[in-house]
Amino acid sequence: MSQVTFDMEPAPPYDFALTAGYVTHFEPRYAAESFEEGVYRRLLDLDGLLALAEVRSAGGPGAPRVAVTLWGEGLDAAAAELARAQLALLLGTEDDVRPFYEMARADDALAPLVDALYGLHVPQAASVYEALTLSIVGQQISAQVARMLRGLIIETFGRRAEFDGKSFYAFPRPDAVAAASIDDLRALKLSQRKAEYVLGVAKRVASGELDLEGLRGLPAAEVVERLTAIRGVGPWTAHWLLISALGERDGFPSGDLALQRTMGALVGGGAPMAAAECLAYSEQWSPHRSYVTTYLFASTRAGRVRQSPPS
DNA sequence: GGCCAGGTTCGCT
DNA sequence: AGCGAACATGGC
Repeated sequence: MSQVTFDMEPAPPYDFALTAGYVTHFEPRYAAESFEEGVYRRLLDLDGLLALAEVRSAGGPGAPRVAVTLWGEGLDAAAAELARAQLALLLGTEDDVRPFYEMARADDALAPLVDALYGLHVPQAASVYEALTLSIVGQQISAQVARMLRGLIIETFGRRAEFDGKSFYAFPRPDAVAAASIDDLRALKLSQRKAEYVLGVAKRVASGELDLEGLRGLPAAEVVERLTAIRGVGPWTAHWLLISALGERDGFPSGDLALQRTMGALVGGGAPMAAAECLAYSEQWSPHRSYVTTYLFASTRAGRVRQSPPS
């Protein structure tokens, strides 16, 4: 067992606990990662090499810094660089929130959110495939059910490693899922439809027919067009991927029920706001709508905005 | 027990 | 093109 340590310097302002908490949905464990007692942990797949990353806050408010410890067999400099790159995405360290704050300060609805969530960055998935699979699984169902399903998929198809007697799972590679059958996925409580979607994506990515990473850098409209051509991917999923995996700053999943409720609570007088109305209202937040979305979701995940139930 | 959840597709008009 | 049903499951 070898050990590698290094520091990362996130773009200020950066609140490590808030951002790591958002990643794990403010639960101690969520999907492939955990955030307990100030330590963010995730089993990374570094080109086939498994390494447990442990990340802690190590700086002050003015000069944010995080300390990373990597545990694994045969870790070398190249593996450490891969880990650094993955963690930069997962913890949003290179994300610059300042342009968003400049706009939000002057907005009556957003200013309180920024106060409450100051330093929250927009984290990115380690891969587009991971974000897509988790998004498909999470379609239409409650957050609770989504959490269970995501955990089952990761623990069934992800590679496992033990550290200190505890099990950690890497997010499954496409070929591991592609080797499964529809029935295998149905056994994980996915519906027939979702099993088909998840398996279809895994097979196409594993075969090289579908190049999800190649979407990086394309114009948002083209990304949406290519993603929605995939069976099982509609506008909500495409926009969510823009925000959560592709670094787009102006994504807005107006079809999201939770977003519609939060918008209603925030600027709509209480009742849920219709998708079209959400979209129209959001125009004034362009081109920072990925941040708005993240801050809205964070406020509800962390229970900071009171919502009225759907009427 | 019925209805709804961080949607999407499919089959009807 | 637009609308309703089906989908699996846990919680209220």
